Amino acid sequence: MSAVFITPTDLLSAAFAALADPTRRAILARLAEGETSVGELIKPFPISGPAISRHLRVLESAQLIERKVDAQWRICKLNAPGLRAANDWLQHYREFWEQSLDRLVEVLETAEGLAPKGGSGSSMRKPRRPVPRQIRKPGYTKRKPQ
Amino acid sequence: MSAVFITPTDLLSAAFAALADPTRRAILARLAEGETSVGELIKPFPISGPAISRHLRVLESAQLIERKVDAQWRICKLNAPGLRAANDWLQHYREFWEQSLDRLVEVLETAEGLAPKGGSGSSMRKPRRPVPRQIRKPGYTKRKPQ
DNA sequence: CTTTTATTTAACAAGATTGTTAAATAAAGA
DNA sequence: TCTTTATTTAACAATCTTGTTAAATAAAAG
Repeated sequence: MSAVFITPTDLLSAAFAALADPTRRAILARLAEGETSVGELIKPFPISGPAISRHLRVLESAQLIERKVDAQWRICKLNAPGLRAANDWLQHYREFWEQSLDRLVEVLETAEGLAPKGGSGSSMRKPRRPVPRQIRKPGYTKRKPQ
Repeated sequence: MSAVFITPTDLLSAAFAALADPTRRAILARLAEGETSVGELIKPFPISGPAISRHLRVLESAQLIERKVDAQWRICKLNAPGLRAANDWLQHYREFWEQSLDRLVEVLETAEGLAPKGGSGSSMRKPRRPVPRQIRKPGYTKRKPQ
């Protein structure tokens, strides 16, 4: 069986997705203080063991943490690649939020492509089959006039 | 009715979640070249208008873009706060992925808390009610020996 | 006023995410 | 060997995400 390789773009998606959860961010903050066991990591949280176990798996797939075995303990520690991928992507925009748009266009020309219609799109979600529609009952208004 | 304020932590979660989608990252890359209409933004993508419309709403809630009205066009432009929030959070870990753990612990003491069991937990997902379980049919093995 | 152009909302549906409890696995200890 | 400790996997279920099509809204153009 061949190893599963995550493309840079997918790593990026996985990293950002992993970072989108406050519990996982808190786990990373804890791990930044030093490696520790799952049992130690779970202590601050009001969730079950299996829930933490899955959070750790998400962090591991995003290459944000690594795990090693020590007797019956699984020791978790930070692993840079995921964090680094996320940060590197954001760095392209740094000049923007720092109010200077000077070199940004130039920088972007070397950044992630625009995922064109015919592109390889390896990281794009695959299309979905169409479904038949029901008519909507008329007489609703949500959109407010300009 | 009071305005809806997004807490810093929720903005962070929203920003990372928004960035986790490659289509949305591509939209941001396009917008970094300059503000433009929805119709222009959709061109590179093989998805429907409503789909883009929702991506834009996600980006807007995460404060990654702003929208203004120009006749029948909605013009989108980058908006720093979301990107900045995401980047600022990651910066706390910068020293880690740069191989030096020196000041990291110190930095973390002022960073996002560990979401303790009794904490306010405003950004934590609310607990779920327990459900009755079915017995599992015995005789499976997935976990490999150490 | 009717038609065209631009974009959003409504109504689904498929799939992903995340949490729970019960049970299984693995190693250590009595 | 039997029991305890640590952690994961299996089996659900609720909710979130994202995409589709049909229809509605808004402004401009004929």
